[in-house]
Order: sequence, then structure tokens, then C-alpha cells
Amino acid sequence: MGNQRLTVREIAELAGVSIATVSRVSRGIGQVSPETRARVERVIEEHGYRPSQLGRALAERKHGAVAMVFPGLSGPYFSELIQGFEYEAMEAGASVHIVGTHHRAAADDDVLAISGRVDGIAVHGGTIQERTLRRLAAEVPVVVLAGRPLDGIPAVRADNSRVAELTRHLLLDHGYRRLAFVGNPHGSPDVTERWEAFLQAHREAKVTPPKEPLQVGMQQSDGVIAAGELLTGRRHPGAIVCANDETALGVLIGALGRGLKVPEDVAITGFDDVAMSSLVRPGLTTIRQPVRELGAVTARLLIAGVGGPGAVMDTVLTTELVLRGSCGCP
Amino acid sequence: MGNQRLTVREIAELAGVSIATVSRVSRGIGQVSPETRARVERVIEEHGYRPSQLGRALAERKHGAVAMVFPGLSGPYFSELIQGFEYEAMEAGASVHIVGTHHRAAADDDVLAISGRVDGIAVHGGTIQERTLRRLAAEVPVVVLAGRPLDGIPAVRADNSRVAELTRHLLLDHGYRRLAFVGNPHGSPDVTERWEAFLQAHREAKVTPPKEPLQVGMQQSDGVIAAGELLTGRRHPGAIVCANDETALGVLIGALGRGLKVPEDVAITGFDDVAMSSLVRPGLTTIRQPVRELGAVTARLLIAGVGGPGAVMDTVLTTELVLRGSCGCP
DNA sequence: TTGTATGCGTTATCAG
DNA sequence: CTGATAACGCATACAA
Repeated sequence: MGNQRLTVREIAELAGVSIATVSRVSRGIGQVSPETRARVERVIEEHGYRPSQLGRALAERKHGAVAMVFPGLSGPYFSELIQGFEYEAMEAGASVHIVGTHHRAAADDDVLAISGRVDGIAVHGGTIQERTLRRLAAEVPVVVLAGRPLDGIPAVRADNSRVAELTRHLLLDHGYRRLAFVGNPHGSPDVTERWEAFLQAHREAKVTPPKEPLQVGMQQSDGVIAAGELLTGRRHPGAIVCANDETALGVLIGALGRGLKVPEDVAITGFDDVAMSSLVRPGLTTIRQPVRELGAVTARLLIAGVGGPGAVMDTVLTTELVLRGSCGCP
Repeated sequence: MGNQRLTVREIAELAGVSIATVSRVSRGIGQVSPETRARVERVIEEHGYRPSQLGRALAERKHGAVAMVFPGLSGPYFSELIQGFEYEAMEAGASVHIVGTHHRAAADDDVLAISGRVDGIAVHGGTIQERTLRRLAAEVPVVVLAGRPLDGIPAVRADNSRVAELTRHLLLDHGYRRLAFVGNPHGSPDVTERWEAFLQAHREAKVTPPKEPLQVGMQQSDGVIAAGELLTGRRHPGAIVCANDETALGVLIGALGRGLKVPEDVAITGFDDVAMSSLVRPGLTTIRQPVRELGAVTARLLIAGVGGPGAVMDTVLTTELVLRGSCGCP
């Protein structure tokens, strides 16, 4: 198992040609006589020769690989995102590296270290420090995924401002007066924009927003915790706007577990429109973002090559308000 | 953005030393005088020099990278698995590649192609053809993840035979007579073993098992479909044993959606013990497997180096029966 | 302690 | 159409 691989030289020896000819045959380019080609191909086939990606990458000064950096693989959002990225990259013939930061101290170093192995890196918003990001971009093409463009670093993201539309819907169409926001803007550009859109809608509607968001993580368990915080006292908010679907589902579970009725006692909304959101009762009102497409677009951008004159600096994908039962809609 | 990287030669020039000395300093090994070291380190720091992983890998004949091949990133099982693998590999200083086959025709080729970029590959059971697997193992160390060892290829997996214990519990403790099995053994070694354990328990209990499993996929939506198949007629099974939690949750949703009571009208069990399984009502009776650990162990094995004399050929992690409400337990 | 020279596996540029 | 040879960026045995 794991035998020595043969090299061009050995194949050349075996086929009685030069290494240049082997290279031409194995890549299918250049002028080679049919007989020579056939002979070399036979030897290659016989010995299962496969050119070393390493040697090739070194000679071509190009890795044929891209990387994606994200905090962790928790929940359907990141699964979809990575899947979209990976699929698109593989289709384009690029190998895919992943780096989960997992809030490790060494994460920034790991990200910098990987810059020497890839032609481009997609960094999920809020996973590494800004200075690390800048330094990284000085070494290799970078795209910020789910974050804002920074200096010369382009971004691919979804339109978070639609949270304003959702908030208006809750305030104006349903008449809720006291809304809560669940999610931590620190460290997540997405959550920051959603919180800002939430505030913006309050200002426009001349309704007093909560002073602060309820700062919890992005996982379902965090939603359960949030429900505990928000729904204990007798005077709880009429509607809870969550930064993503996973926390919203956690809040939903927490609310139902407390014997509250949704949306009669409390309305709940999310962001993402993950699969589960249409399956729960009541269905979760949310904002659909094309997560998979987000990953795919990022991969395409990275492979096409970022930077250069007239390059795309900011790609914002549209989102869509999805009304289900949890906000009070029928 | 994406500037030219400096090479050893340039740093050597700038520091007024040879490339060998730069290499020694950047690797922190070998004998270098304190003054020289300090001078070189200053130049390295100043210019943000970082040795090319490529050149290094080529010279050391070692990539410092491992890969994991899996069908797709659907659901918490694969998220956890990859996370365990990735975390462990990064801790060990190895970069991580991922390859999703997505049932693509070119998948086998992609897997073979990546063999030239890594020091070892973990292949999830049932994702590529056996002959591809053998061929791959001839080129690079391979570990089968969630499958059986094959020839010289070692495996890391969970103890699926515990499904027999679960099945006995349903047959003997609860007295169900007609059980159904949801899952497609073809193409998944795990499901094959679970189905066999299911049959085995029936034989031991002298109860007639169903002739065939209900062959659907592994996702929640497949469970919903399965519920449609199994729960339409008046005479449905008393208990439904699902190949994994995700389908079980789908069946649960389908059952509740039909107005059936769980477990009174139909019992449902799963496999994995994903987070959601303890949150739903009734709680899902299932078998807990250490998914994350599975990924971690695989990464460790790959990095330690497979093959060689006295190497571990088969690692089976223990599983645990988790009784909750969905089987009829209080 | 430091430097020189060679090799790692490929591609690419020239001659022939 | 084919071959010799120089990069590519680094590590390392060997020499100084």
C-alpha cells in the first residue's frame, strides 16, 4: 500500500523517449507522432503513472487548489456553503482545502500557513483578524465570504438589508410593538448588518427598538438559551427576530417547551431558510438566502482570479422574505 | 493583492547569507550563530517571508496534507465527521483537502487525481468503486472510514451490530411483532451492517423480519417519503427502525403530520444520536456513535502512517443504545 | 558556523 | 517531431 510513484524519468526510460515527450503525452498537448504517443501511453497505462501534482504545481507556479476558511462546521448553513464552494471548485478542476478556525489561538497562523498551498482563499466574515486578512491578501488572492469588501479585497455576500423588510412586516402588518433581536453582531459582519437593518426599520416606523441585541451564538442550542432569557418574565417581547434560522428554531423549541403558543403568545423569525424551517409547526417565517450559490460564486471568483483592473469588488446576492406561520401570517 | 512572494534566494541576498542559512533559520534547526540568526530573522520578518509549502513539500517528498472523500455534506453526521477529521489533522499540522463525490461520474477520477497532493486519504465507505479504492491504495496510504477493511486497506468504523440490541429491545421488551427497516444497504457498508444486525435479532427472537428494507436515501426528506410509504395503509408496522437519525426524524415528522401518535401508534428509532434527536418530542430512541471521534481517529491513523508491519488494520469504536420516548419507553 | 551543489518531479524553452 | 537543459523553491549532504 502506498507504493513509490513512478516519475517522468522512469516512464521516459521505459518508453525509450525523453521526459519532455512523456510530459507532452501525459498532458495531451504538443506535437507527438502517433506511434510515439501510443507507445508512451501504453507504458503510462501499464504502470499507472500519474504526474505528481507537486512537481507540476512548482513548474507551473500554480497550485490548482483553493481554500475556504470558516469558524466551524456547525449546522446546515456552513454545510451548504462549503458544499456549493467545493462542488464548483471541483468542477473547475481545482482541489479544495478547508480550514476551520474553531476559535483556536493558532487559527490565524494556520490560515497564513495555508497561503503557500493554494491559488486563492475564501475567508468567511469574522473568522480571522483584519490585520491577518490584510497580510494574507498580500500573499495570495483573497475573497471575503459573507462580509464586506476590505481595501482591495473583494467580497461575496447576501443582501442582509432585507431584515428591514421583515421587521417592517412585524411592526406594521402585524402591529407588534416590542421586538427582541437574538444574535451577536460582534465578530459576524452578517449579524451586524441584520441588527442594523432591524434598527433602521424601527426608526422608520418610529418604534423604540431594544437597546441591545441578546448576544448569543449561532447554534440551535443558543436559541434554546435565548428563549430562556427572553421568555421567563411575564412581560416578554411580542416577536423575536433571530439572526439565523438555527437560533430561531432553538427559540421555537424553547417557547413551545414552556407551553407558549407560536405565534399567538410570541412570534419568531429567522434568517437563511434552512430545510428544517419549512418542516416545523408553525413554519418559520424567515429570509431565504442562496447559501449554496454564495459558495459557488465565491469559488468561481477565486478561480477566475481576483484583483486586476476592472475586477468585481462586491457581489451581493438577493434574498427573499418567506412568510410562514411563525410571524402570525396564516 | 496577491503579490509576488519572495524566495529563499532573495531573502538570502537581502540578509547577505546563503540560502542554506535562510532555510536553517526559517526552520529553526541546525547550527547558526546568534548574530546571523537575528539578522536573517529580521529580514524575514520585515518582508513577511514565508517558505513556499510547495518547494518544501517537493524537497521533503511529503505534502503535509491529508484528504477526506465523502458523498456530500448533507446533515449533521458528515459535518461532525469532517469536523473531527479536520480539527485533528490541523492540530497535527496537516492541511486538509475535501472531495465530495456528489454522485458525479467524474468522482472516481477526482479522487485518484488528488492522490498526488496528499500523504494519505480517508475514503468514506461506499463513495467510490472498490477497484478505484484498490488503485488509490497503490498510490497513497488509504483508510476506509465507516466501512470494512479491504485487502491491505485499514478501516475505522463504529460498531453497527448494536442495532441487534435495539431490535431485540423492540421485539422482546416492547413486544412489537411487525418491524420495518428504512435505509438502502446498497452502497453503504454502515447500512448493510445495520440491516444485517436487524435480521440477526429477528432470527434470534424467532420473529419474521420484513423481506426487504424500504430503500430510501439518508436525508430527512427521505424519511418523510418513507413515512408516506409505510404509514398509508391501515396495517402499518408497529415499529420503524431507521438506518440513521435523519431519516428517523423525517419519519417522525411524517407520522405526526398524519395525525399518528408516537410511540402509541408507531414506534420509531434511529442511529447516530444527532443533536436534534434529544430535542424532538417524543425524544428519539437511537444508537449513539462517536462521529467526531471517528473522524479524529481516522486523521490520526492517516498521519501516523498506515501500512507497515504491525499496523492497525481495523478500528471499531463502541456505540451505545440510547432509550428515549419514541420506542415506547417512558 | 557557513556556503556550495545537488536533487525533488514537473513544465517550458530552445536546438536539433 | 524529439531531446537536452534550464527553471521552479526549498532542503540537505558535503565541503570549507
